[in-house]
Amino acid sequence: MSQKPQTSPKALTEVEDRFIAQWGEISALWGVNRTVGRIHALLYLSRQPLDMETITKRLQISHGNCSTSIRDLLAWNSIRRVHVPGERRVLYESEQDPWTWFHACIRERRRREVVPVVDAMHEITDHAKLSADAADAAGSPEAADLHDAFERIARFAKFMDEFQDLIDAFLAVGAGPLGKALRTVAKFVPKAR
Amino acid sequence: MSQKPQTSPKALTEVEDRFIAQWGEISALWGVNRTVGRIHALLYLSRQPLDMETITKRLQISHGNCSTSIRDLLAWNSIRRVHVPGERRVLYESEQDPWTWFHACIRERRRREVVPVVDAMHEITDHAKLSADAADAAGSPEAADLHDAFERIARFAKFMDEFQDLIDAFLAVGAGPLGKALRTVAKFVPKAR
DNA sequence: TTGACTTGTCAGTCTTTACTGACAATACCG
DNA sequence: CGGTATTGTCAGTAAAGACTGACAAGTCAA
Repeated sequence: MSQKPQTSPKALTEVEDRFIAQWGEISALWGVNRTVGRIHALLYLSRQPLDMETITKRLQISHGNCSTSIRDLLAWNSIRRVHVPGERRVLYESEQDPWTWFHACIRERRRREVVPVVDAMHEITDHAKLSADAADAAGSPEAADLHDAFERIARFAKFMDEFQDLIDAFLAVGAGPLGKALRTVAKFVPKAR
Repeated sequence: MSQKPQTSPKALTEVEDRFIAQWGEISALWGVNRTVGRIHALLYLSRQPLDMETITKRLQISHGNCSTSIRDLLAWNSIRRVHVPGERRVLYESEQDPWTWFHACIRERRRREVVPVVDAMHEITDHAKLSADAADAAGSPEAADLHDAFERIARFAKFMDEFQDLIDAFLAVGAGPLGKALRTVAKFVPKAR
């Protein structure tokens, strides 16, 4: 009387697919590879950690692609390795709280992208200042233009500094209770426009 | 006694180039075309509005590319058209306050990317709920899994709602005095880690 | 209007990025 | 250890995205 089990429950797969596809699009939009986002979505939805073979079959991707994408997700602290004793395969699971995940992403972006840019802007500002002063000393006709360029560059460097402060403040409140309280406050800020 | 004017002042060009290149990289990092960023940087640095020919020559790009990129910048409200009476050419100028520019960018991203995603997430959540309830009614074995998937999807949809609230709060304080005050506060928030 | 100049469009091409699959390296079992 | 299951790497290829340049469309002075 035993029946062949359904290989893929239709309704569940359909629901999951929609979410996975949507998350893939969001990721692509924000400069993250689409496949990376899809794997993350799959792991977020999964009740238990998954191994690579399951992921490649479910998302129809090569294992090479999967391996690389998982390395990315690990580097972004979006997923964790799970070792099961007596099991050769490595399993992966996702953080289950979206805000915790989001904070990890922001922290990583800060480290990789914001800090280097802030540093570069300071260097460029210093260089602009030196050039402008040198032109002054030499009585060069482009001295005025150089000072003007310095002003604008310095203004942008200041903006980047303040931007970093804003991110730092966001990371400081964290995904915990304080952060939660502030997000609740945000909901009641009167909207512009 | 008149001397041939220097076609390109060395020091000024060098200073500008560094800034333009850096801004191009930042843009690329955040999902904006590199050329679009470079044009924006050039206009930000310029003391007066520039026409397309000046831009194409300065940045060594085709006018087709320039035309398309300028359309993008206009759509992002990052630059403005300037019409000079008795002049056929159209000139372009950039907003000069970085925070005002940044707010405009965020407002545009919200409209284009955040709102559609929030809407999609609500749809997907509703669909997951319907599927789960239908499975219940039919006594389907996948009912439990469907309810679990619904939970996780709903959790992410809530996160997106709160994320949008956060952006709205940011836009509400604006680039004006209130925003400036809050950014000053941000500087003194004790850092995490 | 015409004609000269400027800007917009888009097919074709070039460049960059993503993906596959064969092979290498690693981990784990007995 | 040796054998095998699994994961990592990377050269080659496929797909996506950016850029050019020829042509079309628009604009303005006369």
